[in-house]
Amino acid sequence: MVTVREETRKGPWTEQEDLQLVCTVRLFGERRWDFIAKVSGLNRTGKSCRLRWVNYLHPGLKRGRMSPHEERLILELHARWGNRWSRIARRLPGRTDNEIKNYWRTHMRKKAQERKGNMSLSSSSSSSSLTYQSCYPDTPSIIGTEGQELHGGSGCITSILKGTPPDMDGYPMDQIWMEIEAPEAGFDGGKDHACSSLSGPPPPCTAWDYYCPPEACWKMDDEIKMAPHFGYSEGVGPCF
DNA sequence: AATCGCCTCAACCGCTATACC
DNA sequence: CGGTATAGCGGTTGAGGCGAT
Repeated sequence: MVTVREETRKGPWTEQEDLQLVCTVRLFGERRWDFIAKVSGLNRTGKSCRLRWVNYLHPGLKRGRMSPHEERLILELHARWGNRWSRIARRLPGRTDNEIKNYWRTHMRKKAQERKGNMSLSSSSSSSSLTYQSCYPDTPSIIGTEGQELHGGSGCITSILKGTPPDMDGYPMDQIWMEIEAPEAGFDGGKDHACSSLSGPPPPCTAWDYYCPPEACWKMDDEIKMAPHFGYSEGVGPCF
């Protein structure tokens, strides 16, 4: 009878939602998104939470225009791997697959098409890679070196953020998991408790200002070994 | 000043891969 | 080994912003 069963929220995220999500992720780490969605008090799906985190709230995200270097890198990597956006993204610290995907769609494809139009002759095989490669004939073989080169690219928010590095991998949260497994055990509403401090005085800036993301986060790669550190270990952060 | 069209980007959807039981 | 749950990926869509007319 009571079946309150609120509908899952969709659409743009509010700042408050961001904060709730950030706090919850800080607590539990970047996994069990369904669970995070539940305990955060957000009426979102785990999938949605993950996406929001990965594409917008994740520490270390660069924002703003792609540098020429990144642009070339995208071209190069796309030529090599095709639409493997996530894979390409791993080569571009601070950039998300979604961002790269969008960027490609808007900028590069257009360029490629323009180029294609110009040189409508020749190249009957219309593999996209062929086309955009020709946009940057001078593209050096950068694959393999970008790991270092892109590090600390200008504009990385890491330069202005301070805080506790999030955990990406070995995350000793078992205990907390056990504690939290009892849903109503106090966290219901990360919004009301865990993040209570946020509802009072104005937050520092945006949700991600709570983070100090090591750029190492973005070195997770098939080939590049991830730095074997960063965990929540000490100090969970300003939310608590 | 108002309208239109284009561009950008955040977010959703569906599918696949992987992990876990 | 099979089934289920969870995470991740790539494609697509739609709202909002911005410049051109």
